[in-house]
Amino acid sequence: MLDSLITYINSTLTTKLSEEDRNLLETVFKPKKLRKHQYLLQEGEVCNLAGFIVKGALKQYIVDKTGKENILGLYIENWWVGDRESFMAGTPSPYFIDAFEDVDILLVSREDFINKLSQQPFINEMIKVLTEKQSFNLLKRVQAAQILSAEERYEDFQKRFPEFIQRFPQHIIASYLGMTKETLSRIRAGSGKK
Amino acid sequence: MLDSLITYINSTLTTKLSEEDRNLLETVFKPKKLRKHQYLLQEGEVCNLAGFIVKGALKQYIVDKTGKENILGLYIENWWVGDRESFMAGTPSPYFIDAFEDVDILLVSREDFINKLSQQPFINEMIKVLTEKQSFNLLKRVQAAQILSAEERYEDFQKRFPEFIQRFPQHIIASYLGMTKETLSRIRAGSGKK
DNA sequence: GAAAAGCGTTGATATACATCAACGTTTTTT
DNA sequence: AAAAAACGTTGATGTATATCAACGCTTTTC
Repeated sequence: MLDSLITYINSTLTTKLSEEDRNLLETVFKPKKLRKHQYLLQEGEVCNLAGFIVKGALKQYIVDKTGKENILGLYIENWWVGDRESFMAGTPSPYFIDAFEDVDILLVSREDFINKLSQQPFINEMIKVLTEKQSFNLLKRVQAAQILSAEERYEDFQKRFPEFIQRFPQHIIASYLGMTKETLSRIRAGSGKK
Repeated sequence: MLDSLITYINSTLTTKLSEEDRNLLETVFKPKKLRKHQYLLQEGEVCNLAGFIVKGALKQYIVDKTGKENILGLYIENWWVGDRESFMAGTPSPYFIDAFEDVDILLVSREDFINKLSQQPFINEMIKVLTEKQSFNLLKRVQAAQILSAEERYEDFQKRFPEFIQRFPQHIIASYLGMTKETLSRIRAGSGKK
């Protein structure tokens, strides 16, 4: 299981991980399985774990007053998952995160992260790359929400994340894109004509 | 002028800047003045400069097919400004950035950044703090766009960035919040009643 | 293998917000 | 000091998308 994490981290680095680095990772990351529908994090909890997904898919969402799930993040193999802000600051999270399929995941606790990883240069390099990428993606989403129509947002999403289209059901993608499932259904029906 | 940058960087660090660090900053950051309406970056250009705002305000926006400006970022004293993605990757930027008021700014070129700053631990620590904060804010904006009404977005903005309300005219804030100036005007007229 | 849950579709109706247009006030430019 | 530009407001109208409801198909659950 650790292999895919090692491969991932190496892909973000200019110098490959050493033997010691890999051993450190082994002591710190605990493999876990989540069953479909199982929570990784619930609203109000502090996020004490960060996870690297080896297999499976998760969704992150917020529940509004009316009880509706609003999907804010979708995660699959080779992505990190967790509420970074809550994890870093120790504040309660407003999000739910749950397994959308059965999941194999490697988890680090906050303690281990702070005591054993946060001083490692290789981890900081990885985090830097990761956070930057995440920032760019978020800015694109803000932009998309502001200037694109529902249809354009879907087309953009299709282009940028084709594997997600097959992986997640339509109503989940619709919510992620900030529209209803009915609207997405009509968009797909209509733009099939092209 | 450099003082405010030094104060800012110190505020992000666990250890204060050394004499040498400060000297390095002095050699690398060039003070500049921008007049109101002057561009810092135009669509299609590569962003070769990153700036720390000492005084004044700038806006970042994208122009859509109809020629409308869509505000994506507002920046004032003690903020960094530039297109990070373009600056880092050397790719053309889709954004305009211009001075909204006369501006005093400290600029670093990409070359100097890479050659002289990017190896400095203090810079990387600062960038880490900065990028993280930015990520959290962007996620909140995505969230706001997805689950809040126009009125709620404005109230949230008022709470989180009160100084921006006085600083920028209403139609700019409206655009930043993803609504028209007319809608914001009506919200303000209506919710004055509370 | 029956029941239930999850998923996608389609139609009718509702609504938040955009668009268009006109006007008055204030600020900036020359 | 006059002219122009920027800004905010208000009203009338338009529209993209949400909401509500019903239905059929597939998958999961017990």
